[in-house]
Amino acid sequence: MTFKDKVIEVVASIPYGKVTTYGTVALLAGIPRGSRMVGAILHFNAERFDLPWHRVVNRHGYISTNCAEHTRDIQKGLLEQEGIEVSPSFIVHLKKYGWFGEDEAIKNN
DNA sequence: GAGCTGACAATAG
DNA sequence: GCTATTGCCAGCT
Repeated sequence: MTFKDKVIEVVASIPYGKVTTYGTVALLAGIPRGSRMVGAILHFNAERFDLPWHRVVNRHGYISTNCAEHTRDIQKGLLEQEGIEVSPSFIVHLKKYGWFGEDEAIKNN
């Protein structure tokens, strides 16, 4: 079980209509400061494992994505389809939609 | 096989 | 409170 696999499980455990941060995913994956890799792992494994990468934003609730294949516009659209309100500035209200692993993600031991 | 890069976050000043 | 530096490790060259 590598950090990559944990990240995949955590991201896959994000409830519908909720969003989380890279720091939270990294923390649940066992690396409190491995937030950088979360994005990288998602970038390479999101489509491969069919992960809801769009539910992951930075700690400001802002869509950090700058990839040509995964633009903020795409993520914003996906979030809106989840029923999540996204500000015109691509900001998500973590106060309302923020998820910090209150459920299965803690089953990591 | 070794080094560099990378969807960020936390700590220190 | 804000700016600057360090840290994490998988994936790519």
